[in-house]
Amino acid sequence: MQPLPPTFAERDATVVAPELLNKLALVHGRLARITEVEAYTADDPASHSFKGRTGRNAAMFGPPMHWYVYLIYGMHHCLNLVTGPEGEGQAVLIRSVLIDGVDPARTVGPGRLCRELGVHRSFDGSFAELFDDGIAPPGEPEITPRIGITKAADWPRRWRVVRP
DNA sequence: CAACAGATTCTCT
DNA sequence: GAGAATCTGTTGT
Repeated sequence: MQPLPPTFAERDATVVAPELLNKLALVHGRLARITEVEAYTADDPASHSFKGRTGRNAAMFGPPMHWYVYLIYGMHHCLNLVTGPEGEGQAVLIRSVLIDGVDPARTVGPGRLCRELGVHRSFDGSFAELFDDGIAPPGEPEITPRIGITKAADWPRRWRVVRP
């Protein structure tokens, strides 16, 4: 178990996202293995940072290797890792994770995993504790278009671990 | 102050 | 696979 250095996140979201697969995030004392991610950059019409900095997305423009958490649909939280040079407004959305001893159905989907891990808005802007346990992903990462959004949905910026 | 957005989830078919 | 539900925080006037 080796902690990932902050430099890990100091690169473009499209580079960090696939590397994030099978890494471990420590959230509220629990380890979650990342199995699906999605990259968002400032030039992406679907990104919160597209229209510039606002009160809500401030963390996205903050230092990388920190969490950006927002509330969506008035009820679901989404967890993002801020990446890229500070101030650029890049992030990687964590879409699915696996936790030992927890039914995968509870941790597949951005809203679900936040509920399971107890991630809420107060987590916004905190340092992201990420680890690498050296275990390789079970298969080649699969690159697919994004889902659940209306703008630029066909951009191939979603990565997930293919089940063995 | 009011309109609005929304990167979801669930429940059907 | 498609459509409805659903509710705050955010944003701009």
